Amino acid sequence: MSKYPFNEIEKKWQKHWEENETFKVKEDPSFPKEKRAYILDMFPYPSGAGLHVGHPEGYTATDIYCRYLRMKGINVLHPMGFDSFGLPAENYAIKTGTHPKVTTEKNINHFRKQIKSLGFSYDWSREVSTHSSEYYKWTQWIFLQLYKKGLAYEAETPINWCPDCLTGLANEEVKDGRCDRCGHQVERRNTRQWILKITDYADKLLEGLEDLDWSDSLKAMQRNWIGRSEGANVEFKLEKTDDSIEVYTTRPDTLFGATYMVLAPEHSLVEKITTADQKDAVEKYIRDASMKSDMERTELAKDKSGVFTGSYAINPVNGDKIPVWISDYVLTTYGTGAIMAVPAHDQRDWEFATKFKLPIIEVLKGGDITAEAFTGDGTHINSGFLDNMGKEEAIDYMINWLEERKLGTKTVNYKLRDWIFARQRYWGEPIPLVHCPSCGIVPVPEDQLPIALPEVDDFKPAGNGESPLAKVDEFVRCKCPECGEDAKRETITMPQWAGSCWYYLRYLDPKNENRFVSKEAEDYWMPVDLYVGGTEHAVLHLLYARFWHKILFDLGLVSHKEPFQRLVNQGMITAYAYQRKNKSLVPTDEVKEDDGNYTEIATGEKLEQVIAKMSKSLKNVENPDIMIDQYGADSFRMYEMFMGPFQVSKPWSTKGLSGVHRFLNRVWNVTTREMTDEKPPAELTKVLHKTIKKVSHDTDGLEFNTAIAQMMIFINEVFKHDKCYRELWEPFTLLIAPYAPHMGEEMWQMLGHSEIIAFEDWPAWIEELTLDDEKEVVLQINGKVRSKMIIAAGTSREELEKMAFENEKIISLTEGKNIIKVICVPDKLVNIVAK
RNA sequence: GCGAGCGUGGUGGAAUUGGUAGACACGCUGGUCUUAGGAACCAGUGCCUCCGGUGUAAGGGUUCGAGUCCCUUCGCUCGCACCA
Repeated sequence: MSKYPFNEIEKKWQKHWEENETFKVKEDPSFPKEKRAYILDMFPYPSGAGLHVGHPEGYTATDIYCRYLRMKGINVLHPMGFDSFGLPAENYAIKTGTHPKVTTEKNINHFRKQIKSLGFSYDWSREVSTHSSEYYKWTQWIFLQLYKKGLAYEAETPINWCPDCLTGLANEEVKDGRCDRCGHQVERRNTRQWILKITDYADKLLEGLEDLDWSDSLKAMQRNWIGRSEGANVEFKLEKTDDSIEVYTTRPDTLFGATYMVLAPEHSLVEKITTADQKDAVEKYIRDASMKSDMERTELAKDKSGVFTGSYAINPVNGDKIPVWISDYVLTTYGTGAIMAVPAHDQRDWEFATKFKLPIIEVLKGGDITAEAFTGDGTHINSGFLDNMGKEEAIDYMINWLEERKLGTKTVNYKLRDWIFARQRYWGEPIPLVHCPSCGIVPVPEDQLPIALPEVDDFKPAGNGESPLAKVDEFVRCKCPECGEDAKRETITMPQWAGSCWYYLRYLDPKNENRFVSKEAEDYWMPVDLYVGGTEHAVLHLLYARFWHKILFDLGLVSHKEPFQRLVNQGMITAYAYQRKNKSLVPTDEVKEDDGNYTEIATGEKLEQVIAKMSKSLKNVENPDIMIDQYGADSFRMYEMFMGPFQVSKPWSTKGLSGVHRFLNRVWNVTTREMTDEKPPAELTKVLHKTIKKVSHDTDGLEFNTAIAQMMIFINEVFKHDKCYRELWEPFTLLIAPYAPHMGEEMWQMLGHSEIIAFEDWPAWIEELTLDDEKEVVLQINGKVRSKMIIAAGTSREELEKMAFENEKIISLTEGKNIIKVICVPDKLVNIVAK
């Protein structure tokens, strides 16, 4: 068999597409709204490591889908660009002295070349990079709009600080108390920040999710992150002073069970209310707490700690005197930083009360409060006017009661915090503001944008919480745009997420020098019809971008409330790893495989094959370049789609890749056969029409794996014949073209066409031709298959039943039995219920 | 702990509304061709004691019929995590 010359073919067509700008797209008004589609990939951060196999997975899926849509007559916008600000390039600069711009652009060129080698149909004329000043001019411009709307503020607050990246982090960037980027333990640190008021948009971000075509799990993650809860703020007067403590609770109905209060150690009233004899203990506790990292606080979660302040508060519903404690299980950042403790009905309070021997009063029946807190619904007891009410009723009643007496108010709280929008680093967009001694903070006039990053030699962060820009005198020194006096430029830069908050809008009109995007282009394409990317951005990028978009919408700058109408997460590509008995993993190159058994070379220990994330340390990272070189881009693309369902994570197997490669070789092999215009055999025509139907349906639904399986079935059938029937081969070539575009073009040309295949019409199937004339019907007795028979399709129920009882096997097995019931499903089965 | 999802051959995975479990592919076995094959082609391949039985994590339920629906349990993955 001839090996197909993928290398030659792929180069040829990539060159053709590039030279002819085949996939350049215009805002052609002759396409009505429903014949336009904006298909977007999450653009990559151009790391020095280059593309890994995960990138092409999403990109291939969208490419297939775009090519399919074009063949269906849709005007498709499919751009690509680079998220090119970020710490790795800057860290590299600190180490080597190479300017991040140099490394970044070198990496971009490498990425672009790699992406192009896969034959994707991007409109490269729209490429954007977030680090270019033409781009970040508009990032800064949008920031100014936010600032002017009062959505950005400066603050000196304790934030998550990564001691390795030497910068502050947003809450979203901290995972398990560690920096999401480098894995270092995060510290608390007071630093000057710029912060965006994302909390102002909490409700809009929540409501907006409703109508989006996103997975439930992703929506759940966002809802979870926003963390809206309804409850009440309640005021507790202190016994001895005029001060009062305000608490937030979602269970005002349990107020009669509140037996003590707890303040966060950082609460502003702590100092004031601490009595003389408790002073030493309280101060020591606060000191200890402040020295603990967030991580340590969480790790000690099970073991509650705390100190009594010496003061008492008055429970507003029954006048009881209750002690006020401090404990780090109460967070200063949530609610009011203080709680009323109801140990009978809150597990944390229960643990605390048990440890410190505080009273536990049951106010809802239904649990055993001597064993644990009862948080379910039940009937109120010991609760005065709430007695005999259920949970919901009592909550409403209590809120009314409190509001009437001005003791509390219905309140909504969010877990979502404002967005720390600041990096104390060099390689990011400078924030376009000026600090003037007399005018305060003054925005840079829009006509002075962009505020360009100055050239520097020293990229090292000051480490004192200011960015390296603070050391650049000619950058910092400026005149106040308002009064003209000496002023200082803001030196904090924007976080990496800034550029990706709006890149999908810049693609629409990337060269526009007067506006971030023209009204016409925005109106022509938005919203994004399909956005594909990894789950790792579920709350970060996707929440931030939605936030910015909603602001732009409120400013009348974009036409839709939500940017990404439909969003699909690709599954992660994992890899096999090898595990010892003690669950530790062995790098792939230290493992010997023998007939499905795996042993560790060094020790001879038997290993179990497991699935793990690809990682450098396990040496199981796959390099797409090598695969493409060896098998071709078409094989590589197709294998990534064939591995399994698009949205599900699945392990990479190079053996599987060779299977797909074998398939493409077989396809090629058919083209080398005698081409004929003869009528093909009926059974082949049938397979073709079934294939068109299945491939159309599955491509439409992003079910690429089953579409490919069907094409394999088709080829397996065709392979049994000696000839290549044009009548079959033309439609099949059209079907495979989105999947293996280079081969598709080449085969189309071989069929004698002078136009390229990319914009040909997608083939249609004839329903009648997909139907089988004969069906195999199963004969069951009591649900068990006993026999089968071939019948003409569409045979009636009566006929079917009659035929079943003529079947020898059925006759012998039903002999002497009572036939209770017969179920006939035409073209499928006959089930006889007999006793 | 809370939220979401998933458990199907040796492996990746297929299975419209509940209707023949295991499509397609890898691997394996046998064969053809070949100087050779880690190429290609053809055939076979869930398991068992192979007549027949059995089988979709385990147990139970609904149904004529359950991988699919319901309940319980176990296991795995992801996200959040003292959020009051």
